[in-house]
Amino acid sequence: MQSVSDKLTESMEDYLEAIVVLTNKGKPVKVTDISNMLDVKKPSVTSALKKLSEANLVKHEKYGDVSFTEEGKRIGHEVYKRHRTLRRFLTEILKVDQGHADTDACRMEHVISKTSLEKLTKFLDFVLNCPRGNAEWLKGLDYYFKHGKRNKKLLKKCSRKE
Amino acid sequence: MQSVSDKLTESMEDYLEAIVVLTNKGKPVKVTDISNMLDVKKPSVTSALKKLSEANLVKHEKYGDVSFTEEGKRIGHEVYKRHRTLRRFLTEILKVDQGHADTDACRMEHVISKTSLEKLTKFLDFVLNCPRGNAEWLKGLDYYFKHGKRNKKLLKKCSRKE
DNA sequence: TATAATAGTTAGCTATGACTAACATTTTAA
DNA sequence: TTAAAATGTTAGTCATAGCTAACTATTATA
Repeated sequence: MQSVSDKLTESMEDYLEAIVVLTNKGKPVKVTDISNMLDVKKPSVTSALKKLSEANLVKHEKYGDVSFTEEGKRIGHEVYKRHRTLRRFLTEILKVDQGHADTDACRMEHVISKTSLEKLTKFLDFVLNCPRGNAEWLKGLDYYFKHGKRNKKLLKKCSRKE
Repeated sequence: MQSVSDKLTESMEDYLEAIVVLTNKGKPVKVTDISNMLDVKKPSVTSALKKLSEANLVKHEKYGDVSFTEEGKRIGHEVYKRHRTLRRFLTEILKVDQGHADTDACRMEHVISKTSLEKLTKFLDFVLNCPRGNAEWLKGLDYYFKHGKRNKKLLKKCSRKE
């Protein structure tokens, strides 16, 4: 099944994602808001909105507020979901700072395959929602990040099991 | 410290990386080889090589073979290293198939920050080179990937420890 | 309510990086 | 050794997506 979303450029995905985030704030979404969020000039926004309107992903009339069509909302949320998954991996597993995590997620969200993203999601489920066991393992990982070597105490515990 | 590499586009990085891989095969690198590897037409290669020559990253005379300058070699290997690290994470941790892993690594290698890549490298060190302990954890992860639920036997082992 | 400030648009420019068509060179083989 | 095949280049086109400058519309306020 082929949909509009398959043809979207990274740039267009960025615009949709920005509109999701701005919409979530509850106020009408303006060209200026998007311009600020994406750090591009206003004419770039106008031009992007024109394309997205033509693709039936957003509604935008001259000098008016910006809103989604159903399809646009769906795609926007999809992109944002990818962003959050990647950011979660970067911050909660790799302990990357918020700044880098957001920047990187923002760029990787456009290029990671569905396949890899599904695996990553499962990975996070496994590691972060584990009833028990993974907590211990995560501690070991954190120690390794902090000190550059393994925590011998944790290791002994592991080895005794075998 | 600012170097040429900081200004390279994704496209130029791709060309350098391709030249690394082709050079590793031991035969002279031709425009056609690069064209095939990157799946672009030959005029695109010629034009890219012109830019890379001007930036002093490759040596290429009309109708001649392609080779690196020292700087070009350094950057090319750096990009390729990023690729391998990402691919390793995708295949060995997430169990993504080779095809998707390579495609994704190829695209993510240009956008991941130094910071995140360093963390990812450490993460792989921790998980894959662990003298003991992580092997058990990886088994649990694999089980979860395969069956969509946790292996109770492994869980019990973990919980006993606490 | 007139006017200044803010917001948004249009037109036109730039760079990147692909492409095709046509041409030039090099290599292979008859 | 010369003609065909393979390889490589040049010139020119296209799409994306940013930008500035100049203009128009909206809004806020004096």
